[in-house]
Amino acid sequence: MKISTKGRYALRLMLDLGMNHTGEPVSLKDVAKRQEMSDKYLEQIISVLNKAGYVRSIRGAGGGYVLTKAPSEYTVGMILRLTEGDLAPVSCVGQEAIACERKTDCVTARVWEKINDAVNDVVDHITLADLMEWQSEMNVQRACEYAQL
Amino acid sequence: MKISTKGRYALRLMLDLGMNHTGEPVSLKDVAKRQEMSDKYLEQIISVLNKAGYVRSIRGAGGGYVLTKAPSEYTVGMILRLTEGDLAPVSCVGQEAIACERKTDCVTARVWEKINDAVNDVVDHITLADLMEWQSEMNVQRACEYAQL
DNA sequence: ATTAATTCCTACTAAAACTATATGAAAAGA
DNA sequence: TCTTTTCATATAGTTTTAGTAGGAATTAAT
Repeated sequence: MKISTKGRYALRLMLDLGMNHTGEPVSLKDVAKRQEMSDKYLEQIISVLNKAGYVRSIRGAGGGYVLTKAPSEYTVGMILRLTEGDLAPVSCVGQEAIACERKTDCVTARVWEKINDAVNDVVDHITLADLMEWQSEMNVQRACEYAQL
Repeated sequence: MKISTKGRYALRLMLDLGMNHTGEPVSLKDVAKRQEMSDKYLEQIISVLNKAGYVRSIRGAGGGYVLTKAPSEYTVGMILRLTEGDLAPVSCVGQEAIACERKTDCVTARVWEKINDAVNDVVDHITLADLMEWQSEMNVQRACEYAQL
């Protein structure tokens, strides 16, 4: 019942792009350094986000990536579903559901449906803008703590 | 983000024990046949439930298993957490949380916390008695459909 | 007593998923 | 031309999943 590094890194990657947006493209190398993640692995992950149009890439020296939309237009659910696939707890429910012949008689399926709905409800109501705001608040708080030393 | 067969089978196993409760112990062979699951694999799964005191075993010919409590006293969460482990979407949140040095600054952790809460809220408010009731209703419905042929 | 049916216990294994590394081509700025 | 970056694909080590296998211990029935 775990979300893999792919989805977790994708979220932190998008958050990093949002927080470090200056007009200039942000290189994966910098993201990897800040976030302590493998840059080569990040390449694979952002490739998916790029193909989906969530980011725009600028090649060559001084290149990198930028978000294509306003942070408020990305939900956490969009990002996770793209990188993780369906967030359903079993393969017979959700958007990418695989048919199961037992399905019509299976009462445990109702449990999985409810879990699926609950998870999606959470991730579809948090946007990248929310994460950025939380991050900013936290940065301010950290700065205050530091100043009071 | 999937629940494994271990947790899914455990739930169907407990449901089967509940539905086929007659006073006589229910053998795993019968459960396996009804539920179309490997009986050898079921042995491993019920071993966990047995050690936790969720079922009582009767050894020898004519033996099997019986539930130790009323179905309403088992939540789906109890059964899943026992067999799956913590249902948290990442290892740094939940009851079995592993420490993460980044945790205090990590805003994505808030997302994982919310998912964790949402999932637990669902599974902790569904009991085995609920599943049994749903199953009974469904059985009646199936019988009606059959009779109308 | 013997046999058959059951739980109990441990070890093993094939396949899949996860978590990256590695290599190098293509593009673009300096 | 050289360096920095993205882009594409192949490879690989580790862990997890989903069982299988074999046999010991217990009990009921014959």
